[in-house]
Amino acid sequence: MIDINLIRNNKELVKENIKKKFQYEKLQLVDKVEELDISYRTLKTALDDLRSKRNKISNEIGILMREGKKEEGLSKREEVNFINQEIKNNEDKEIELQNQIKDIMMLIPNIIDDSVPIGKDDSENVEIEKFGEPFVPDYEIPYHADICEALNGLDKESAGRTSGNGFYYLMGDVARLHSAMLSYARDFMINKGFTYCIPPFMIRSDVVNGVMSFAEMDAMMYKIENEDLYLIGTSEHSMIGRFKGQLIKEEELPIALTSYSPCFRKEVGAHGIEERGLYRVHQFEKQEMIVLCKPEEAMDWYNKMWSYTVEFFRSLDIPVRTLECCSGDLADLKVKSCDVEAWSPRQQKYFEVGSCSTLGDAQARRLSIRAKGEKGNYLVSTLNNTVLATPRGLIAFLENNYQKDGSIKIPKVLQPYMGGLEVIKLNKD
RNA sequence: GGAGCAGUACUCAAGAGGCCGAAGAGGCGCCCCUGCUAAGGGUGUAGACUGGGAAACUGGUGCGAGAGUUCGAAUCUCUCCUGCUCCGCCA
Repeated sequence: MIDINLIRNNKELVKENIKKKFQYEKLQLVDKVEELDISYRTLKTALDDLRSKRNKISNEIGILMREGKKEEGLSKREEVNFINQEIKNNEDKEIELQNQIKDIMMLIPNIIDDSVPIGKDDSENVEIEKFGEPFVPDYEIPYHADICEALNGLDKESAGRTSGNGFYYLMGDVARLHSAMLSYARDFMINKGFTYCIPPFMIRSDVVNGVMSFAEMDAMMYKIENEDLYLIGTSEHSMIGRFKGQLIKEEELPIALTSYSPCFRKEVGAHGIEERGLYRVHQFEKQEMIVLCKPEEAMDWYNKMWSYTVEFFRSLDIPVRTLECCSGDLADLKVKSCDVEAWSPRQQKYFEVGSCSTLGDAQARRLSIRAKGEKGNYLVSTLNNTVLATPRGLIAFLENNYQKDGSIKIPKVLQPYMGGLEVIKLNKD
């Protein structure tokens, strides 16, 4: 959500930005919202005048009453009643205009950073940098679900019976590996100076509405029956929601938090749920990082944040690359975003394991998250990034640490979290 | 889940239908006094969101949220949320 002043003062910039995102159908919204804004302000001024008059006369009535001039006071009531009627007749219009403006403003995309490559859709995203050699061993890497099953580490069949498609039981060393990776990710971020946080896994509808549109909510969020509660799709929801409507002391910035949570997603439509694997599931777990900072520090943080994820995966011997979202693929709230993708030696391509975004002040404007500065209050910048989402991270790990004999090598950094285990061996009966 | 109490600006806090955008204090600015240490006194200032205006300034909204009563609500009524205390239940 951009500042409406930008439309008042620099409409062309807003339109140019929309063109860069190939959302030509939204160009007319800019003119429309400009018109609505003028109508709204005109009406507001008129209504405010009436309100002012009402307040003044009501006050006079008060004085008259106190002085005991009852008659005079009573006669003034009529006048106020008339004004009140007038206000009432237009109040709905005022609210409606306000809502219309807000609805349109929600649709107008955030101004993207100059550095964002121009492109229509995800096919035009740009690889920025590779980290580590995308290695293809001279032996076959099995499908990740097969690797897990060979290690007696996965039971999707039972999960299907208890919970349906898109759920899973992780078992034994594979389950332990999953937890170990998350614990390691947590400590990794703590060592980077982030504060560890376990947020609520359910949030109220007003918080949900603050962080996503109704359509998005419907496609993603599980609702608890008979409660005003939703299961979070990512801890970003509860982490950013935490600051909704808050005025933060400037000296508390930057706020850098790393949160753990399970994540629940309906995954309606889109790509659907995979039959066999763990790539797209209804339930996963994630170590996340979020930052709230001064606007001028946002780009520094952005670069730091994605590089932490790269460093994390590299420490587990997983080759990764960063892929920058082009203008057309960038969500409307975002200023700049990149995916961190892990190498799949089986498919011999990279696949998404995380996503780093700076939203500028758009999210803060929507949720009213401000800082109290010396020169006045301002909206903070918000950023978020995945440290590790797993089982997806687990897939990357298994494929890249798979050895010819079917065993899984555990890198040094992870061994303490695996009780010193150096390799997960195939247990053949 | 039940009972009682509460929610006022960055913080604490007064206010109990009109004179309340809301005393007072902390805070912040300036000045003074004092020297044995995070002290005292004076004085000024601000306070959230938003409309108009080049500005000076001037309107509106806003006292947990929403609705209502009233000419007029921080103040009265209803619903909800949150916190505290007690009871119940339970990892």
